[in-house]
Amino acid sequence: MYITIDEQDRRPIYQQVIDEIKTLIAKGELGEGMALPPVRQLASDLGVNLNTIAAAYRELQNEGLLNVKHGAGAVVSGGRVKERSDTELRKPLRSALTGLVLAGLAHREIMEIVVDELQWLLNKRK
Amino acid sequence: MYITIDEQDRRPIYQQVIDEIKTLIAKGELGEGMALPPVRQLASDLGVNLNTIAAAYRELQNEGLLNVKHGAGAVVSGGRVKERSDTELRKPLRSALTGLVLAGLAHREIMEIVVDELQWLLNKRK
Amino acid sequence: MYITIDEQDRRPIYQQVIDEIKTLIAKGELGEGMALPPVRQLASDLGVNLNTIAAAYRELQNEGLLNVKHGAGAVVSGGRVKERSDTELRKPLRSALTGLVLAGLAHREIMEIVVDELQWLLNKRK
Amino acid sequence: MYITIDEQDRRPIYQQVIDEIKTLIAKGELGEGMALPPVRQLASDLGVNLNTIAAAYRELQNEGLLNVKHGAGAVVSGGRVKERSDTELRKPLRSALTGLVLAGLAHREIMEIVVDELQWLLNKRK
DNA sequence: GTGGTCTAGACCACG
DNA sequence: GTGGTCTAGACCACC
Repeated sequence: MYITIDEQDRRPIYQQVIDEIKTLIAKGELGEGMALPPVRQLASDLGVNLNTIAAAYRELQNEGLLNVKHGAGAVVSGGRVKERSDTELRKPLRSALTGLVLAGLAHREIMEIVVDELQWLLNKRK
Repeated sequence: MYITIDEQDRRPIYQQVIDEIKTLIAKGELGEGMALPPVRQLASDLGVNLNTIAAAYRELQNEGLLNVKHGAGAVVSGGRVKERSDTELRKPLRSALTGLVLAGLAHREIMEIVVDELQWLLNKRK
Repeated sequence: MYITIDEQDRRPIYQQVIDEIKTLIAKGELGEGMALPPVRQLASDLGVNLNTIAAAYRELQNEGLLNVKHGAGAVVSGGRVKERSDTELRKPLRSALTGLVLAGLAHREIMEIVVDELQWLLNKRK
Repeated sequence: MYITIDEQDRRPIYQQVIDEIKTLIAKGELGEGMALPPVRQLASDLGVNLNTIAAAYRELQNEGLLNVKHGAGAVVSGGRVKERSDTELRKPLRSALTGLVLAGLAHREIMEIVVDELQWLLNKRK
């Protein structure tokens, strides 16, 4: 499992870890039932505090993506993901698109980027 | 100018205000040279502290979207927006798309939502 | 007398006006006894509030650079300039030089800029 | 780390702190990777409010000089500093030199002061 | 009347 | 223990 942390990124580290793992799951690189690295190992690999990784795993469990068992490590859950409202799903998308518009990109360019990212996310799935 | 704050949203209030104003600018509802409401007025409208709004305006000024003059209010800037790297622009988009994928939406459904949001952002723009 | 205001400049307008007039005096383009434009005229030329220019003239008078008389306009003073401590004079210089160092300029490049600016200020003097 | 605040200085406190820290970085006394004092400690040392120092750190982070991590303190960044235009760099220098000229200093005296300050800034740098 | 700065103090998020 | 956010309220600087 390959995860990186960006020092320049303004988001907290644990959030970066969450997003990276989510992306891996979405891509299918982390499939149902697969085990994640132990908290201590991932923490030392990334050079961050142990609690930081633990917090990330905890949040992912809350969202229904992971199954964390005492002493048994964390595995990717196959169950239902926590439901999100339409608004909750659209808000970050709208923010991202707003950023692209304000950067001066044309409609066509934006669509190309979206298609590109979506391909990248989905082409290995299933 | 119509802005709302979502108590449930985990992002800080000033960040929500920033994003809402950015969207208004992207949509063209806030055009170049238009004045924003005074800090104190927007603060009281939203029921938050004046400093919270001031922080939002300051950040928008830093990004080059607003021109805030000391005793003369804030107006939408026509100048250049702070450059962002390709990565900085794509990261939030990837996050948003990941959320949609994990929610179980199919490729076509996701594209429909994206097109929908993009239309909404761009259809009032000259 | 040619003065410009920079909308992007973070400094308040009246401060920009003060600095521009000071530079004109330092260069000798505004010599002792010469009259400055009336407050109203300069204000309308620059498209700013009348009080803004009045505040600038007032400050310049406080520093001993101008002689403002009711109804008689403002003329460049020949008297002694308000004394400034060594620290007061060096502090802005140190700040400016710090900016150049942090921008990554080498010692030689910085000296070239200083000499350049100083030439520009002094070559018309006396 | 030694910082002082000048009550007489008309600049806001947080700006003074910013400039002092910038000078320390330029001098190399605060080298890449070194930790700054916690917000609360520096605030109490200087006898000012915690928010005032936080504002200074935030601005230094925006300029790319600091790397402030939420629960992990602030360290001097090794990354790229925010680019400034030639004009932005020269304007404060011109202001400072104008002040020296108006104080009645001769060309040679001014150059001596500049060389003196520049030496002081650079002699500890690698 | 506008925004800017600062304080005191509280509570939260992060590592 | 670290920084982040927010509030209430005061006073100042600017236009």
